[in-house]
Amino acid sequence: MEKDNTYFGVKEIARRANVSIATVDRVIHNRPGVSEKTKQKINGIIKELDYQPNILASRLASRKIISLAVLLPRVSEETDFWEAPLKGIRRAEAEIKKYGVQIQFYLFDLNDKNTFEEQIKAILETEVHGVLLSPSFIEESKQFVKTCHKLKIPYVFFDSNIPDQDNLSYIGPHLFQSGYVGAKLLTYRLKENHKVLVVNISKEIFNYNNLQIEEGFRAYFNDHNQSCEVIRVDIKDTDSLSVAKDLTRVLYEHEDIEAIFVTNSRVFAVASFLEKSKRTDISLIGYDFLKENIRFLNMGTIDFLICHKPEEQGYRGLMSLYQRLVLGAPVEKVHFMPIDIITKENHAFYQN
Amino acid sequence: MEKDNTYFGVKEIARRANVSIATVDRVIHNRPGVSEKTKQKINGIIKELDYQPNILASRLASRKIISLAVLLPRVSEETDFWEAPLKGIRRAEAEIKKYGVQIQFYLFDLNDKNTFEEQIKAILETEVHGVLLSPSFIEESKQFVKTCHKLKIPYVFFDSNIPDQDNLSYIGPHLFQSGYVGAKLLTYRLKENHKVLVVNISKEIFNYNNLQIEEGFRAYFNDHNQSCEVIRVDIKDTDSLSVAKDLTRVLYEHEDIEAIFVTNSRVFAVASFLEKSKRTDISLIGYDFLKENIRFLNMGTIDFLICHKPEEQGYRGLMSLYQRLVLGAPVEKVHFMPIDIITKENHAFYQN
DNA sequence: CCACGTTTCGGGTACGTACCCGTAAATATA
DNA sequence: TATATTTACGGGTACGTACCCGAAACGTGG
Repeated sequence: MEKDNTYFGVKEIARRANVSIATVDRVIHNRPGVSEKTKQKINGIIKELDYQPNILASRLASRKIISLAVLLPRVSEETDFWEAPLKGIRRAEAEIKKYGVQIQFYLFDLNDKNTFEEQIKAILETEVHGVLLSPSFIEESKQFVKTCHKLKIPYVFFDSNIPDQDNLSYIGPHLFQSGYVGAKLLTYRLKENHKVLVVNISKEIFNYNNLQIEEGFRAYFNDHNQSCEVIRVDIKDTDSLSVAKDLTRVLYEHEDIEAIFVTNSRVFAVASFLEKSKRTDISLIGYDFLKENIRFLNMGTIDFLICHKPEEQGYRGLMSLYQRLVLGAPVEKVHFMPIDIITKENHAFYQN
Repeated sequence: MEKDNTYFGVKEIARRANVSIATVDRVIHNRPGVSEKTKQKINGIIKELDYQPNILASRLASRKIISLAVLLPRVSEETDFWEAPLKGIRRAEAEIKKYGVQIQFYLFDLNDKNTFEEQIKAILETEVHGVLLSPSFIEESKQFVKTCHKLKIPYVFFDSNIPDQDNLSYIGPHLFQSGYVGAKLLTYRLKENHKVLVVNISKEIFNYNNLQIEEGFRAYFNDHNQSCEVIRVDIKDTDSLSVAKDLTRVLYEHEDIEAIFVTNSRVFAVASFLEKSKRTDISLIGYDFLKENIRFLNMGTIDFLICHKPEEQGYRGLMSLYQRLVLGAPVEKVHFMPIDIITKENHAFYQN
């Protein structure tokens, strides 16, 4: 069976315009050296034929490589969360490498703002065509993307967002709604009057992610005017000892707490505490598909995990740059990830 | 920036083997006309260099088109479930069309076995290189794939499986586990002693899917030795009147039923009944992201929907044939879909 | 009108692979 | 031994696009 030859390429365009292929090529790529008249003519024919370039041939013939920078937190001992986006990015890399795309990784330490700035400097010293970044440090990120914008380098945010930064796209969760889902799950089996605890474990005092989530969480109670009390506690030191200490105090002050909602992936620390202090009567919900979290999910200490497909975030983030830079295709400005609910029973089939 | 030329192609292989490109090509494609000795030599070099063919160039140069058949139920008035796989398949089609792949659709009526057999005959009359099918009618499907196997045409099952049929792959849910998850959700907020109802709405009396799901559902109660009673009812007529009639009877006989589990996407029929008869105290769980189901989810009549990414099933199903036939890459024998939990709060972000 | 620069364009080769066609050598047949 | 047939291989062109290089056409100032 033969390919259908209903396909019109540059050759056909050239024939119809009475010019050479080279001239058509110049028009397509907006290169100089074509009179206004013939340019008009050729563009007309292109539109008429709805010409779609053959990416295969295009990438094959092109000698250029496209160089992308990826800026994300290093996988730390504390949490293996960032393995997932990395994996997704590597998957995308493998897929598009043969199209002449090259990835450079720039890893920083979430506990050290300086490393973030260093990596930014390193990126700007090289010749990049696009950047994928997790804007963990807000002010520094803003500065950085402003520079990129001036240099006309497209950049994509993922995992968390900063609004109104002229980014090509944001790939990540709708944080508010995610907190909302958390509240629904938490209250699903509670009695009418209940007391719940929101735990925020994070070095950064002001954290856009956590705040957004908590807002959604509280909104649920408002919308369903449940007569309940939402306590909250900030734990700034992420080690398990500090967590245990702070929780002990809170649970002493409020002995009738029935459920705990942790606004990020550090729910395992809370689970560990509940386990040790034999408080398995308390419902527990938190975030992310970490090995430790799954362990406590299996044990029943954690009831639900919410997850936003971190691997796919990485994959899609890179792919959107590829789409823009290689295929020249338009890219969605915002791509919200699903708000996945993980239980003991379905985690085995979860696609992170 | 230039492409790195660390890439070894047929040219390099030919040079090292002291043969022409044509001969290397013959070896790669297992075409005759090469002595055993040179074949060995060339294969050695290929392995040594870990040669990866350039798909771009390969597809560009190839004149052949690859023709795939897709056999699935027609989208009916009763349920729009099959829109999703179709959409996924179309997405895959758009993606791989430019590589010279062509799709032919063969639609049958789920209520009419004859249409299934007709479509099978139609497929076998054409020249196909691969088949993607939902094996809704088990015996007929078995016959069909036996023929395909003889003709060395690879075939992929999706949505539901038939074990041990030499299929290239199965893409779909782990049904047992899916029922297990359903049970967990259903009992999550129930008291200790409870009575639940399993509803099986289906024209086919023997239905592999539903049975597998119910098995998983019951297994959960066994594993957690909950003191509960599981009633079950088969409803063979799928129209809403029959459903209402049968349910009325069952709920009259067992007036203390607290929760209902529907083993397929027809949960909206049950929801509609509960709504009309003002029995919104009963928890309800069912399957699939249908418009009707989402409506009742929003109203609160349905508590949870379980879903197995039908669109992605279609997409992946087609892509696995593409992987095998065009890229010559190995394909996973079984690819279980995630068991997604959908609520009123997260459905807006669900990716079907 | 000529010399020279600029604008505008076409020829042609390359990318890596597929595959047609032709041919020399090896083998079989008479 | 002469001829037919098969086997084993190489040359070369095509796929659709990118881009180098050179050349014709045009314009400008002297």
